[in-house]
Amino acid sequence: MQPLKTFENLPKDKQQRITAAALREFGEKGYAGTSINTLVSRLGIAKGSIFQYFGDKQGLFMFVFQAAVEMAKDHLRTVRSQTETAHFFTRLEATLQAGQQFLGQHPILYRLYLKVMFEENIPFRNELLSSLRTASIEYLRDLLRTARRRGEIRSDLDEDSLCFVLDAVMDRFLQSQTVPHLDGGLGLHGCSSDTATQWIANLQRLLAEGMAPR
Amino acid sequence: MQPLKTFENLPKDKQQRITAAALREFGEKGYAGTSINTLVSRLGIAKGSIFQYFGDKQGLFMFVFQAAVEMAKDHLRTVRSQTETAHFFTRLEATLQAGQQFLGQHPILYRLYLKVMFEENIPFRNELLSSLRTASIEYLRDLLRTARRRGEIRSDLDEDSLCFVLDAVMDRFLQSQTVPHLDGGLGLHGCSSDTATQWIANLQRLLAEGMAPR
Amino acid sequence: MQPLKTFENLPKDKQQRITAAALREFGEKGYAGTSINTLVSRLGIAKGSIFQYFGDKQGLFMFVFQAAVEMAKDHLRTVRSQTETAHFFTRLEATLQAGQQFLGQHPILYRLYLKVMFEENIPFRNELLSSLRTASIEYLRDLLRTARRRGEIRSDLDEDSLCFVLDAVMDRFLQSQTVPHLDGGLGLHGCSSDTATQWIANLQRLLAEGMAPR
Amino acid sequence: MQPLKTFENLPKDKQQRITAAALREFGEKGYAGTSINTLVSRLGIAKGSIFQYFGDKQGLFMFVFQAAVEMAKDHLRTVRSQTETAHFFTRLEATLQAGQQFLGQHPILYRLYLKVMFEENIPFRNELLSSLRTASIEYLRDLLRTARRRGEIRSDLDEDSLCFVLDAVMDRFLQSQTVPHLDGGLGLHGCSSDTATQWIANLQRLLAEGMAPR
DNA sequence: GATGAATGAGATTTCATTCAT
DNA sequence: AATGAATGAAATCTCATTCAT
Repeated sequence: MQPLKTFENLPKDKQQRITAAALREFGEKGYAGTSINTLVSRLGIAKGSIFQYFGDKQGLFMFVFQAAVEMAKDHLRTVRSQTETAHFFTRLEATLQAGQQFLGQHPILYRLYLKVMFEENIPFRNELLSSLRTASIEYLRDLLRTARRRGEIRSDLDEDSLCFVLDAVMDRFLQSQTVPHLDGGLGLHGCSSDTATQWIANLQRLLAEGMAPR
Repeated sequence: MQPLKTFENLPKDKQQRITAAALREFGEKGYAGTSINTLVSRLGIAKGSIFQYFGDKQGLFMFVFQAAVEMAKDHLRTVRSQTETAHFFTRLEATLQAGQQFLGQHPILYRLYLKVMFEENIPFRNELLSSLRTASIEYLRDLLRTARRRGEIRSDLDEDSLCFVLDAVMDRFLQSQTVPHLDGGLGLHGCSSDTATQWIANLQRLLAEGMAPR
Repeated sequence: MQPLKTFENLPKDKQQRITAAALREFGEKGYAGTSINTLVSRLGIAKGSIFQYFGDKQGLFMFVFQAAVEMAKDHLRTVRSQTETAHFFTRLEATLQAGQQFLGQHPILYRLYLKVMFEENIPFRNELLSSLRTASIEYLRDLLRTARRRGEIRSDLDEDSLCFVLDAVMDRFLQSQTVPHLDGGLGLHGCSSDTATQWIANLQRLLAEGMAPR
Repeated sequence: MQPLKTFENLPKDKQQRITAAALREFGEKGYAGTSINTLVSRLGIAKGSIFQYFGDKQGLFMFVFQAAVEMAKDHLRTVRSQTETAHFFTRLEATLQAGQQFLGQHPILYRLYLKVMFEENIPFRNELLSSLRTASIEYLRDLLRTARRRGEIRSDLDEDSLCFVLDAVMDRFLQSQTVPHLDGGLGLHGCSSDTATQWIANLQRLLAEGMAPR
């Protein structure tokens, strides 16, 4: 997971060029589909250098994934602290908005996450996923507990179930931005910011009020 | 999408051995990760035979995927007709129960579906996914419309949004059975039938009544 | 070189369909490039049958080539006997005309000959070529001797050289009909009958009178 | 048509070993008949290296052929400039002599040319042939025009026909050195330098004076 | 006699990794 | 530290040939 010292001694901009290019390759092609040959020829650096920096393909991947996870965690931390005093449903909305904006800026990150999620034979796959999903679930659980404490949501529903449904809907909404076919043909894939805002409002109301007639 | 006549002329049990083995390989390793070499040596047949049956790797994959889709469609058809007169929330419950049971019997099918969903460079990927997701969405939409007509659910909520949330929650529930880490650490991955039933009831109540205090 | 009895027992039209298809394949793709798989699927007969008829690929090829040689020899015999009393240069002209017409009717035959000529690793290649080229050279040599006896051509030129030049020019003229790039960009490849006739007259005059000023 | 930089960076003698071996293989076996497996095991280098040098089989072939064409063009250029002031028939003679000598030194080159000429499915075949045959025809046409201007040959014969006959006879003479059976059984295949000189004189006299009695 | 499924050697090509310079 | 040529295992695919039915 740690690059060798040789990588850290590189000038910062070269480090970033390499990280960014590797992130793009892994995010687009997956772990097995990524070719070090292609990567280095795009970067215009020597093949041997990659191995000097990261030991092997696996080392490169772990470094890149960890870097991506850190970016996502930073993002969540920011959202949480910025909405700390708001009402639960407002926070949900803000979270989705921020997620959508984040993916717009770093579309590759979510693809990389999906690749890891659904590709076996990735070294330390379970460990990598745990480190990311734990952060996501803990974020939601914190939101829910706070909301319960404040009486913003019902207290007679199982917390685990609430967490599960929230995670499912939010994750799927974000997937819809990134993966075709997952929006159920509703035009969410790559949709405009306005359309997304409209949908977020719909989802929030539905989660709040339920489907049964009152 | 059609196997060559060669394959259809084989004895039925040999056809099934081959289909099952290929399904397992593709489901576990994905399209790119599956090696025909490995497959044939597991099957104990000659390398050339697979190519005589299906033309190329892509032909084999298409055949296997289409076969899987047909099984899933059959499953949905059965559930729909068996629950036609029941109340909407009962039908939802039955659908999830049946889905969970189906995946228990064919654990590889869902993995294959997820592989196709999140792997690029699969031949005719979009066509394959469309044919499956269309069936799934149409099933849900039919359930929703019938329920609305019968007054079993609110009519003041956007139908598209309802459909989206249902699809997200149900799909994620099924993914939890198959993919580790997607259950939010709740123990849904490979859980017992009883646990699943309990969870289905939780989800249903949450969808029906919403999260806000009444 | 002989097909097995099983082939000879076939109905004549089936024999001809097979011979014609094999001739086309070998003529277009050469020996190595011809695939028995492709051949039988075009013919719509069982793969095993070819091997029952001819033993192996080599046997099929030998049979097809010999059949082609016989057609060419028949052709030459006819031309010779039909022009027996004519003047040498008239016979030359008639030979070229007849050759051009023959290739127009059986364009594959010449391609097959060229394939054999320039492809190594053809079984019994030398023997096959000898049997054909001997016929061609003997035909020309007979024409030359007769012409000399009748005083129609100079007797102070080496007969071998005459034969060589005649063979070269006539063969190249026929090649020009069949192979692009060999007409020196003069438009002889697949040219009309009239154009060919005009060229034949030019060639004959040049061969008769030479290039030096008189 | 260009080898990758990888190849150009090799030591010159290694480059030449590879080029020579590939030239021999393609010249003997043709494009389809040449196996990279065989080639590399003869060269004693790794299979992957060839693909690192030339990208694919086609790239290797194009490089080898272009190299051969350049050698032939150099040869023609030299002959033309060395005989510029000589009489037409002397130049013809010199051309044939030089051609025969050139083939003696590089017997594979002509085989490669014939392979390309008579084998379909060679990548960029037409382009390769054009580049070579254009050079050859233009050389002859230049000889003819110069000779006409100087009054060394008749001016009442069609220039195209002259060119065609010259090309045919010269090409066939060179083929005779290389391909058995094309010398009409006259012993030109691999003949001694003296025999060739004798034949060249015969051909020249025949072309000059024609076959008809004077 | 006809059929066509089975076979496996061998073809081209890719790619992570090593190592001498 | 950087380079990039060398490597060879493994991938997909083709095809002549055999043989049980």
